[in-house]
Amino acid sequence: MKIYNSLTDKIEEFKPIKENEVTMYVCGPTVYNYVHIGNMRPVITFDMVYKYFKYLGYKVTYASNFTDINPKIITMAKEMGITEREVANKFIDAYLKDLESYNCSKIDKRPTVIEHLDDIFAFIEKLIEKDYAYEKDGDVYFRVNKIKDYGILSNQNVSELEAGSRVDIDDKKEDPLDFALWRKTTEGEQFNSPWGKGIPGWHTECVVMINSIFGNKIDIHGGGVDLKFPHHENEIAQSMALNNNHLANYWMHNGHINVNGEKMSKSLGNFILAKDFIKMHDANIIKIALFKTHYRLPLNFTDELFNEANNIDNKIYNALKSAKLLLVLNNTYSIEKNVKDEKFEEYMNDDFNTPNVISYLLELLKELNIEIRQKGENVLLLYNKILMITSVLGLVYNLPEITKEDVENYNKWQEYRKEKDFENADIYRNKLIEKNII
RNA sequence: GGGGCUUUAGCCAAGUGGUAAGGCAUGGGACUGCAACUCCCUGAGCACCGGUUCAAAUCCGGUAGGCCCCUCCA
Repeated sequence: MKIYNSLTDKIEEFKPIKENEVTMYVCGPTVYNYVHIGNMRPVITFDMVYKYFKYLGYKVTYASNFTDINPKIITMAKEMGITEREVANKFIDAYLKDLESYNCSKIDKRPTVIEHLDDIFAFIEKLIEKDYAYEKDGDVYFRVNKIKDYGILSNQNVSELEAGSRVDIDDKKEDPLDFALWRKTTEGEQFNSPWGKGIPGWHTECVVMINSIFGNKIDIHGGGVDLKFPHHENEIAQSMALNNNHLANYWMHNGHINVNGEKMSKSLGNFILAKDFIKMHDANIIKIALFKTHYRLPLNFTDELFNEANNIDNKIYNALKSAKLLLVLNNTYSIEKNVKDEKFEEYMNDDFNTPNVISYLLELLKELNIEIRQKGENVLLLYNKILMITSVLGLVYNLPEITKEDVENYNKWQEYRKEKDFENADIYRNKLIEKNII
């Protein structure tokens, strides 16, 4: 199993901290609004990663947070005239609903900031104790210049960062690169801390949750490329300060979704909400469209892309449907779990090369379709292989149940066809079409 | 100003040293009672320039274009 590690910019052999176990964490949404389809790329990508590790037999623990305390939530609460908690809960619910409709809802832990406040206090106090952080006027900042390899993830060098910085100089900070661990607030929701009332800084939330849930180091930390700097860099800095490690052994970053060659984002206003997009395209089709491109590369959304994905999805469905019918007719239908496929693993082990997996899937489909025509012996095996691969990719195919009556209808259709009594043949064919059997 | 990614047929997209997977689209066939489904055939020499090599899309140098990060952002 090889993974591209953003920390080292190299493809590396995956070695878990504990044998046969994988711990992974992916940055979740700030729940101040509905998520857009760009936010779904890491969700879909890491859902596939999660499922593949499980397929390989690992015991996987996957956590993804909700940033439910944040200035944006405070602003939104004001705008909507409700409390911050109401805003957060509303959009947590909406997000969970989105995950459900994209068939990505099953992970192990979804921590919130609010339930980790005490951990955050303890964490920040330790940083202050060790002189990695300082309190100033009710704010607490992290001393970036104490971290010798700061910039390791994003390949930024500290002097260039300062030179090119567009950040307003904040005279509370000792250094413009220092970032807030705790921020005093005067408006909206506030929490009592050892340094007075305020809210925690974004960069400290994730690292604290990881430490609380998993201990001081995990196998895989994921998120979108845009989080590399400063968010992930700052998580690493804090972990270096307290635990002298880079928080995760493997950092994985997915590329962006573009529209007309431009990044889809809330600030550009060219986004499509996840909940709206799912009304236009089935979850399978969206996933196939994403998996046709490697997860690290940017992906341009076009009608043609979805047209192709739609074709592939139909192809898979049709082949599985025909195969199932044939198997039931032959009384050889059975679902086999734990099917393995070498080719599939070869591609997936190459840093989750899903474009090749999709190509391979199409090859298998062709094989299956030919086998079906020839009523060959490999139908069952191919059927189960395809079912296995699609399920690791998170694709869901609800195939029709085939009853005894359906089998009888099928046989009658065939008999009438043989006798060239097409009127009666069509009656039975229509029955089968109605039930989506053929 | 700094950092990263990227450029392969009309389009999408694999391939990282040995002579270009796959898909969509196009066109032509086959199967079928008609249809659906399905199958077969059909195309590029890899942005450009130079170098290394017996051999480069693949390595090195340069030029040009695109995207992203350095500010909340998946």
